[in-house]
Amino acid sequence: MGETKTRDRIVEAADGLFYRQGFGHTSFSDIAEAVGISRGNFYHHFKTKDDILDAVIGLRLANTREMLAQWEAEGATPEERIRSFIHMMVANRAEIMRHGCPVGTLCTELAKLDHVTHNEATRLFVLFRSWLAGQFRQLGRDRDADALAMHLLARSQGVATLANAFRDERFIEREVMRMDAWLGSIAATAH
Amino acid sequence: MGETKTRDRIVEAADGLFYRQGFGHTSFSDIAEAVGISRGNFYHHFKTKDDILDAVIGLRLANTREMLAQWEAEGATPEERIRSFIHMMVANRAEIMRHGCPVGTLCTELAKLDHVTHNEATRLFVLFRSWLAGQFRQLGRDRDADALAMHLLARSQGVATLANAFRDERFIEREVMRMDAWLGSIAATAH
DNA sequence: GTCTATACCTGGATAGAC
DNA sequence: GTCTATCCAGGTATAGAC
Repeated sequence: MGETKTRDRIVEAADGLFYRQGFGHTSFSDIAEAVGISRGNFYHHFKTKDDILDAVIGLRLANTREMLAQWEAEGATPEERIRSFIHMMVANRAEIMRHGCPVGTLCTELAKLDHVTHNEATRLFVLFRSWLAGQFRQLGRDRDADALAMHLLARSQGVATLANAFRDERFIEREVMRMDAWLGSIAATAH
Repeated sequence: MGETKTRDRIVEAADGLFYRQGFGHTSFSDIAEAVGISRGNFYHHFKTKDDILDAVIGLRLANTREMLAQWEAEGATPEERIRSFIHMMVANRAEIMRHGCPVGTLCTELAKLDHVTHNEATRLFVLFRSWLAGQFRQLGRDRDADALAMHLLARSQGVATLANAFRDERFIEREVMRMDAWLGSIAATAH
């Protein structure tokens, strides 16, 4: 197997571990064990732990772009496309209850570490923010498209945080219904 | 100075450091340095790091109860009292932008560590949840008081998470206005 | 109650053989 | 490209003097 192959396996393993355990609490040993390689081999692919974090964020950015493109392709209307975002929380509810939102928890952790990569992680939020704002703009909300995007993003983050704390599935369902209703009212007043 | 005095100073210093740096990223050296004592002295007061975490959560629980009691005493109506909760985010916006919500970020971190104390930390949320539910009940929303409490709690958590990620003060203000309006509509339909 | 000294371990990182 | 062996820093925790 070529170099890229092992490198990718490291990044994917690190991605999952960073999500489930957090960045700071995941050691090289953890990743090495998950991939099935020795710790020493590691440094052939990455010079530092931060380099792995960079690669993980890069992977998540790419995956997110892909997901947004798919929503874009599948949804016939902006309302429908925004609904894809909202319903992602139902589809991922098991993981969210156990580990929170992958984007939110990473940003929160890196902010506390005063980590240089914090800005990189925030770009994940920016991706959703820009995409959502674009959809709201298509709904005719040019003036407050970005504010609406941030509002919906915040709602979803809050749901993830509390669902994680309380391990409450019905809470997620209730809040998603509330967001659906809210989106409906926004779309109804669209010009 | 007696034993209790130094102990209290340790807990208060740890409280601040856990908030600003996170629990996992705060070492005994950090706390010892902040308090101005030696690392060794530490173990006279606490056997393990987890014991300190317990004490910190205990302190936060006590402080939160006090704050809720004050809101209870100051607000003439349930609507006014709930508004105290909402406006807390404006009052603490500088800290929230830098370090997030002390309750939410701690719960998120402990959930990832699979920490036994996670349930203790969630009791902080329970405090707000129960109190808010009581206020909504007084507004005549007996049937969905708890759901409304969780909804508002989630909104505030989401705002804290995004404000922390984007360091955006105006976003906080906008969302607080939105919550104010939402509360107004709830109170207006009260029997 | 507080200190210094120290044991012990884990984690990140390097060197060099294969 | 992968391994083993190893270094070093920092973190938790203990022992024992004052």
